Amino acid sequence: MVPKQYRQLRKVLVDWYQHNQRNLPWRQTRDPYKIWISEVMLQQTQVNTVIPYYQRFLAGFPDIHDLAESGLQNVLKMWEGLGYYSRARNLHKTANIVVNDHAGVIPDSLTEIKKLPGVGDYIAAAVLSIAYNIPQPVVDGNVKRVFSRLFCIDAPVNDSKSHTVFKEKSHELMDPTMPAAYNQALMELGALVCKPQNPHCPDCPLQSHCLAYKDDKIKEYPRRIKTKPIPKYAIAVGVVMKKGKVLITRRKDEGLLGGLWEFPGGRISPSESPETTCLRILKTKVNLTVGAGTFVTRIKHAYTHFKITVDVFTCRYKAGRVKLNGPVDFRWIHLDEIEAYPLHKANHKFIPALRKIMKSSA
DNA sequence: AAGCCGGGGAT
DNA sequence: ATCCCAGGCTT
Repeated sequence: MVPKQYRQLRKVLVDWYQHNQRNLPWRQTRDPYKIWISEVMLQQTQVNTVIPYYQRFLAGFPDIHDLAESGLQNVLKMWEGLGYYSRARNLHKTANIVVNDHAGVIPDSLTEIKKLPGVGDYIAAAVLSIAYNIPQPVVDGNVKRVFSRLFCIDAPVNDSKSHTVFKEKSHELMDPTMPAAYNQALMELGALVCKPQNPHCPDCPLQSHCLAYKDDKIKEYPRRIKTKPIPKYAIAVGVVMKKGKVLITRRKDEGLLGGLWEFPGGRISPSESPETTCLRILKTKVNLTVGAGTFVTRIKHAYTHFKITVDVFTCRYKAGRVKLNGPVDFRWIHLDEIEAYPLHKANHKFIPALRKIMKSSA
């Protein structure tokens, strides 16, 4: 370790940031609440996707008390389409904890902030450094990639076993004098210059410090381990129609897409037709007997660990009272009312086709 | 340590 | 159509 070199590296990096940083909404504030919201949204999610969500979320919940007092369904509605919905559930839980146990102020100690649901190593360090200017190093995907190239680190960036390697390096390099600017500079460099593909090495302020660049090994870093191929499933969804209304159900709060609303559906078994699946699912999940389905559309959707194709059918209600087996709530609604409910992306993808069909058959 | 949890963008 | 990106929680 050569502290003097590190001091020079930090200075060059922060200088670069001050001249090249993007003008992003969450950089107009040091309010810990707003910084926290932005960092949770930015987790696994790209800047351009986050910007409109950030604006709407803060317009709807201007401070942490507004968020705490809101119902979870309103929070999910605001989060709709952003994915990883446990982030929204944890945001709501944490807001209540902060209001009840911390007088509405997000804690400025590492041990306290990390106790909050949804706050791990990264969010803790990001909020402490950016909002409170406390020297806690952040280690996100950008930082791992930058370090990987800067020091030719052979530990794969996408292997959980590697985390300690990057964590240690981040502590060594941390700038104790201007943590907020330094951390953001490091991540901004990863986003704008030291990009995953085609890094702009000629524009890099750290070029003279970069071991991978020096040895012409930029293409070899970061190292990563292979991920396994993901399975594909076929899903059938049934839109039950009864007196001009349709049936939607709510998923349980835990697990995939927890708390969100959807039209009932399920996996198509081998040797089963989509139409048959549709009837079976409606019988077992909501206890309804329906007429043969009319095909509406097929959409495709990709999750983290599998891909699906969804065949959508409209079915005329015949008999039965809704009894839930799986879902935790249901509503009979006019299709026009659907916007009031938080739906996941796969359902949103077929709603335009559904509207068209229902309008023409009405 | 491994698996679960969305969605969007680049190619 | 295929690959890439990626932090926190649970088990």
